[in-house]
Amino acid sequence: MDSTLAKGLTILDWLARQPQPSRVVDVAATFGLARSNAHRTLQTLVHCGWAVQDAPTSAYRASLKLFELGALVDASSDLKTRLHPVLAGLAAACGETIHLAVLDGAEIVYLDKFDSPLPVAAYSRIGGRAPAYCVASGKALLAALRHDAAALQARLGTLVAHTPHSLIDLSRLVDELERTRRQGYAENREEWRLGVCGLGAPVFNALGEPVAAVGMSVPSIRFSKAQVRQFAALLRACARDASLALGYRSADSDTTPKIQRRLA
Amino acid sequence: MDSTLAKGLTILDWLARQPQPSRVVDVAATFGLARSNAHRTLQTLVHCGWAVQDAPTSAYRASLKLFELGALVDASSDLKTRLHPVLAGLAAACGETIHLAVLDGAEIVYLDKFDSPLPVAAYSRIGGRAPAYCVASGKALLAALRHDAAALQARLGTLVAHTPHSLIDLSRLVDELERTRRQGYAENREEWRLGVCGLGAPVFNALGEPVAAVGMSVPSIRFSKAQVRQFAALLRACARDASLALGYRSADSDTTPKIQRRLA
DNA sequence: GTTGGCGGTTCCAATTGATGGAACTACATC
DNA sequence: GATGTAGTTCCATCAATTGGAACCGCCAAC
Repeated sequence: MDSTLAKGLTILDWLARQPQPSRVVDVAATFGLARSNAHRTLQTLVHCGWAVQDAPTSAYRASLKLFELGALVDASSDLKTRLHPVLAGLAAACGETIHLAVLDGAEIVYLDKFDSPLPVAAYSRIGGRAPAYCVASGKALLAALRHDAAALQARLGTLVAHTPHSLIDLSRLVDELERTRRQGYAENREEWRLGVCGLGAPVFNALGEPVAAVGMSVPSIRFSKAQVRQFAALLRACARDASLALGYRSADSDTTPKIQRRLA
Repeated sequence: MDSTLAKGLTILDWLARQPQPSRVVDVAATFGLARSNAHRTLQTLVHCGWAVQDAPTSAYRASLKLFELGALVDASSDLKTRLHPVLAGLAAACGETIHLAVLDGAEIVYLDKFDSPLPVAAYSRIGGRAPAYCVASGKALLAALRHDAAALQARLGTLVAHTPHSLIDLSRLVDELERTRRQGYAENREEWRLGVCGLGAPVFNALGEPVAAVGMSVPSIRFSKAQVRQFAALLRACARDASLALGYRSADSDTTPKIQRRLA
């Protein structure tokens, strides 16, 4: 491990998350570094274009380079632009908050979002993250991956409860994912944020790989049995359209990917 | 300068720009490093979550962390979402390619974009960059900053010609920016890409600071005097609406910011 | 006007930690 | 099975990071 590099990356990460420009002493205090060390690290970040320094206050903040590279890395930016109109349709049809998410390790990352005109307790952000096993889009993706218990354990590590409703027992999660596969969509009943429920369905590419999920965030007060049934139908239709937009071809309306059905 | 950090950041930057996952030898060859060095650096990036390694091929690529932080850093993400509908109106009205740009040092960064249904030689990308003095949105922002010649020189450094039409003489650029201020919008006549012209107008926040620019890219064949007049009117109206959306209040339709007019 | 404190920056000697060559392993090709 | 390519591990060398100390500029209090 290049510890100097690790230190610099950690500081850059922290810097990017600060709402205000940060000063040398802030960095030194936060990471227990000598002022000279913090100073040199920040100067290196500036010199390489990853941070900028306010001339008058000499405070530092992350530069737009992160934004630039982020847009590039977003190999899924293609995904995003292609699926944007499809999601817009769902957002208009159901009036709830809709988002597009991909899996990154044990977490999902929100790529795109349509805010509901109705007030939602939920609050997600493009680029934001959530534990995959606690949200519907994450569970939809995990289910589509068809991991066995060991692989699931390896991917997720220890399951921690974020609300009293979080699933923290691996075998119960495995059962839940099995049910998710059967019904074609995942549910989240206040497992991540109290008062916020959700539905999620996987989107497959032309190779039949699950590459993203469409998610819907719904306040628990609007999450009745009848509503869920109606929303789930809309959501599955949207996910199917999204898969079609990516070149996925299916003979029927089943959301199980072609190659996996072939193998089954 | 922490050279280890600089090396790691350079590799990360390069990695993010590779369309394909990269291997240890690629990195070693590109940067003239020992394989063991490249390997350790990549491992550090992975360990800190900035890169991911494909298990089967053991190739590396940048992770979504860049996307996540990029979305955060995008202090202008707020800008983007608030101005998106305003720009959409302009895009619909004129049918040309529209974008939203901010200044980052000597360059502009594209935050948002609406592609024209008509074919354009121009090709820009969200997150992409261009020299500020070569494009209309950049010149609109530079003009709004009201730099004197020395400050302009300091910001831009040496002016290089990207086409035969690029402005590479500082005093001519100063004159051009003065004219831009007077007419309320900037023009680009194939100064960045041959065959591509453009118009740009600044957007001001509630404090009267120029925070972004609305740009329009137009193939030179559609850039007649009459068209420019018409487009410029639409563009200025859009920029004015955008400034209003950010809380900027002006008594008239002048695009000069309030506090600057007070000082004048 | 002077003093004291804070914080950014510079400098440098001590030593930690990066470096790259060599060896080992894995895998594919001939 | 031999050969070549590439990923990974190991380790002695020494270049580079480290942090204390000093310097400087700024601001507030006295």
